[in-house]
Amino acid sequence: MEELAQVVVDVPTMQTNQPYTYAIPAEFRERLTPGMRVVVPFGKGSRVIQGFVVGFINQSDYEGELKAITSIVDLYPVLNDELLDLSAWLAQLSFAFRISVLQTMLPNVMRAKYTKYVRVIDEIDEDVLFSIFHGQDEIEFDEAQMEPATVSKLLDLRKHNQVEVSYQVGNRARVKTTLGIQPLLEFEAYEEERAGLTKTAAKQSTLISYLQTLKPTDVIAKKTVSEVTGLSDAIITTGEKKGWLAKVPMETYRDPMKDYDIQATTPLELQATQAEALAAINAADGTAKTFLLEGVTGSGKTEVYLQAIANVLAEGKTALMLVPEISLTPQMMRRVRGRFGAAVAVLHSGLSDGERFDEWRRIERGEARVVVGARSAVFAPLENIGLIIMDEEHETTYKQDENPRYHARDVAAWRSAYHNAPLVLGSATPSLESRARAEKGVYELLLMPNRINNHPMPTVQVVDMRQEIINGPESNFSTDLLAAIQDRISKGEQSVLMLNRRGFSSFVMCRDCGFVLECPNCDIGLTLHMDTKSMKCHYCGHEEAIPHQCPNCQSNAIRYYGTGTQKVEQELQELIPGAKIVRMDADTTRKKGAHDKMLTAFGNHEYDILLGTQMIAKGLDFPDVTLVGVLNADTSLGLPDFHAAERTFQLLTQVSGRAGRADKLGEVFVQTFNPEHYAIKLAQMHDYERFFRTEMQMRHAAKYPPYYFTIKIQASHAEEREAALKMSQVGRWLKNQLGTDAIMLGPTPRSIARINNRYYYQIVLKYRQPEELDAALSELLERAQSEAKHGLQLSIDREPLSFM
DNA sequence: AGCACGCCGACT
DNA sequence: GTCGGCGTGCTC
Repeated sequence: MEELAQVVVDVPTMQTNQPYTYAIPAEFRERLTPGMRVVVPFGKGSRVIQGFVVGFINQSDYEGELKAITSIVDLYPVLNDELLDLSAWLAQLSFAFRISVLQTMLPNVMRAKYTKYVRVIDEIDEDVLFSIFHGQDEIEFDEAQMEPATVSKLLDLRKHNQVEVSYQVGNRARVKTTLGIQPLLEFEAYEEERAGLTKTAAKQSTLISYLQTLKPTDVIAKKTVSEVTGLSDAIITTGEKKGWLAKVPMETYRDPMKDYDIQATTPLELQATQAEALAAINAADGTAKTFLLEGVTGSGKTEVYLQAIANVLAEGKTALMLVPEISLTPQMMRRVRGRFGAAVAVLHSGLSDGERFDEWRRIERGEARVVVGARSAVFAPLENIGLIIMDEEHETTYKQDENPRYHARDVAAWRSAYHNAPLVLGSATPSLESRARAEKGVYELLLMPNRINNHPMPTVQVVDMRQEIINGPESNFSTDLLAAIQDRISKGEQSVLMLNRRGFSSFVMCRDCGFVLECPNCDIGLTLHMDTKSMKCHYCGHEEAIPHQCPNCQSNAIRYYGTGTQKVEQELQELIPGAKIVRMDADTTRKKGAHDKMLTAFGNHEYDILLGTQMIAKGLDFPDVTLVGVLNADTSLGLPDFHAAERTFQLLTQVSGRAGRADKLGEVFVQTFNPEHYAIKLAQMHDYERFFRTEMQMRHAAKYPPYYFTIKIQASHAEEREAALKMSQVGRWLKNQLGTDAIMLGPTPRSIARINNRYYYQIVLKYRQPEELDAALSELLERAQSEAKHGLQLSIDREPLSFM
């Protein structure tokens, strides 16, 4: 009886979304284990592709002849049993292909790169040999790069068996090496060498002494040797020539924090509520219990996390700490690194592919035992996890909005159950789902209602912008806010101003005829970008010149409308001429490190005012900021989405937390056209509990989560008719599958119906029995497969965060 | 995804 | 008659 490998192949389609059985050549049998990547022949031409071994079986019921694995890519499995199991579960949960999930779990560089080659195997025309092959017998076959005529000539040659096409699976993962040196002689042998030196050869003697301190197996980086001994490269090279040492390549890690100045930190003393929370978490050690740590901004959640991590590390376990991308600031990383040193690995989007790969390897080898990272870090290959923390658990960035559409919270819960490790969800403004679960006793609620040292919460003023408009000229700044900013400048204190830009942008509109400049591909207004002096589409990247004349009525009264950070900065500069303003938005922070630089400069009082978008709302901590202004609280309130109130409340609460964290009292101004809205009023009163109850009633009445599950089904096609037609078919079919308590909304065209010349239609389902629906939805995806050939794309999004 | 098989229109 | 269009189905 022969063992066979089950391989998930790198072909992301519905029909290939299953393991294929391959024979294992005898020479691989000892080495191959599940979780390794392999190269296998697949399909008619037996082109080679990458696959993941997910298991072994003894017998296959496949009728045809089994092919054999071509080669093994990895020396050690890149995915352990846990992650393999997780991938199967997650693929099903998120309606994604298993291969997509497996790829998502690994650093980018481990994704296979395929190259196609054509090789001459018969006599061919000399002209062709020169013009296409440049005299070589094999060239890369890149159809996208080649002339169409060349491609068809090559296909023709292949048909006549004059050339053959082959495929190669490339591995982009590169291990970085530096030069190291290794001693080659024994202590006595070195003494003899020393005796043979002339009296003037002091440096060589130093080198010998150094080499004598090493063990024969030691490999020391050449750089280190130079630093320790003060010897130059020339001497080391002499040592090599004389046979004292060997230069060997040493594997090194690209350290994303190498430029950081890390100061060791020690545990801080805890307040009573912090100590209670920590005790509860520590007591849950070894059980898959979920906590909701609801602590106001400034209550010291991070310190609780760090001490809880220290506790599991002391038991020889590992810890995973998830934070939103935006909180992965250098300050935060310094704090964690300062506490746990080299045991910490960080994973975030700012890393280069190489750095990410190296951090991943440090985790995989067990060298890093604490992982801090954004969403995808939830797949970190840690063994023996003792604790999982998810900070700011309500953050929307934990949900991936492309395939596989998973929520990191679900993955964290799965891993918590697998490892019998507690999961701590932390937030000042928990998501309704989580808070509701705590209410039902599914999660244990830990409350930290007080700020450290009982700093009072800042006072929040709600400014009614409707009155402002009546009383004066249109402006982004109310009289009160402006006065407050000026007051701070005169006192040498700092202000943070936030422009809420969710679903909002500045666009060009004709004052005479109302014409709005739109993207030719996407049906949405183009956004004005002053830095490039152009109009850009936020969806497809289309760019064109700023119009000076209305294309519709030729009027010159075409100008921009709405508010961008640049425009606000300009206005503020005019209103307060001497103010030093630093603007932080997606444009100014695009460059690597720009973010950190600006914040550091602001922290050093180089500026009076920090003006920015949502990104400034999270986790920044400046002691001299005593004023926070939210310029337009409404833009997130007006979204056509049931999350609107929740998002607004979260944002206002979070940004309020930026004011007055030290001994100085903070003040917050919220400008709004909806001063009576409960999300704004309750944020003003720092009353999460009442917001939770109010919002729960709204959700209950409207049959939305957490009372109902939601699913968004989206279809897109280049032809609007096709997309609409298909979706109504889907709608009719689904109706028959749904139980009586399920509600179907749509199909409707998406609010931005056309993106990149594709038309989008969607159906939203609200339902209570997930089991029944899941089967129907899986079937739907399978049925949609045949339509995919006709240009129809269908996607299913469980618990979508946007319904737009 | 990529390849082969297969069944209908315009040509060496 | 056949060469080749791309619609359909399969890949261990």
